[in-house]
Amino acid sequence: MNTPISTLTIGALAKSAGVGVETVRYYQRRGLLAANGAHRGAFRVYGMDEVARLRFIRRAQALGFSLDEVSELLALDEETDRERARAFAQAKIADVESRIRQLEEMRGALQGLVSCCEHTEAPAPCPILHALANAAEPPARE
Amino acid sequence: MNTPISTLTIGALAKSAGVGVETVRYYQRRGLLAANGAHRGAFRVYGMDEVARLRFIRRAQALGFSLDEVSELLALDEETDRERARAFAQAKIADVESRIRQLEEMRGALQGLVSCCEHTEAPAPCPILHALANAAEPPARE
DNA sequence: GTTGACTCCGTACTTCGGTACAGGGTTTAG
DNA sequence: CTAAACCCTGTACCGAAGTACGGAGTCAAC
Repeated sequence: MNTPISTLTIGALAKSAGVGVETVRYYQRRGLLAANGAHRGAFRVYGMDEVARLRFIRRAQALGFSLDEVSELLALDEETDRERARAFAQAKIADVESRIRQLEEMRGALQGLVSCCEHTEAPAPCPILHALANAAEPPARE
Repeated sequence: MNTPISTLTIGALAKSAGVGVETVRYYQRRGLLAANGAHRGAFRVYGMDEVARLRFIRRAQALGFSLDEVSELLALDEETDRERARAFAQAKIADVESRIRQLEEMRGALQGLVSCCEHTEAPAPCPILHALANAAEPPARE
């Protein structure tokens, strides 16, 4: 009766968020999760607060935040940092949108090559390879 | 009169495609560019064919192809590999589109959080941080 | 004939987010 | 009591696409 309900070993914690044990340890090394806390015998045990924190990390990652950014998000206070959290999210939206635009440019260029290829008669050199080999401009540096 | 026009040193070759010398050497190590060829004295020199090849590499990269994929593209023949080149480009389009969709999902989720934040009255805990801390489901594994 | 810019070769380091051991110790179910 | 399953610490490695650096050689101009 002195095993308080819901204290987990590292393996159970990891499973609760769908990650591997090594990932949890990695987050501890990075300071995203506390490395020392309650122990039961020789093993570290984790409570529901740490389950929540780990899930927070994974959700923020799924939204496109890097682990460094997740650190910053974790340091924000729900009560007093609303402005900052919103600015953070808006900056990430801008970031995601610029990546989308870049990919859309690639898609457009690729589609142009493919449709050109489809409209060229058979006994001609491949327009795709030809375009790659002989485009107008050298791609800008960077 | 025996310095044939347009044979370049590695530095000039690199500049002609807007990359660094180390990058050219890296492509040589990867087998994208030939490591041995004409020399003038102790230094390797490069011709227009190699300028074209280097630019081909950069352009294919800009379209989203990895260097491994660029190797495969370089191995294709303009005359006989039209089908393969087109299939390659179409596969890359699918790939780019799936990345776009993933980013659009992120953007949608972020926008939802931000607009929720904008519609909440001031003296309340931050809905963004709150959502990260208390979402419905743990994100699926993988 | 010397200075400065360039080249050669080899190796090591970078970022990012983990993953994979190795070589122990501990716990717990049967 | 023993064996499986789990945990601990520490270190090394992965892929991708380069970047950095050391130490030496060489080339071109003045």
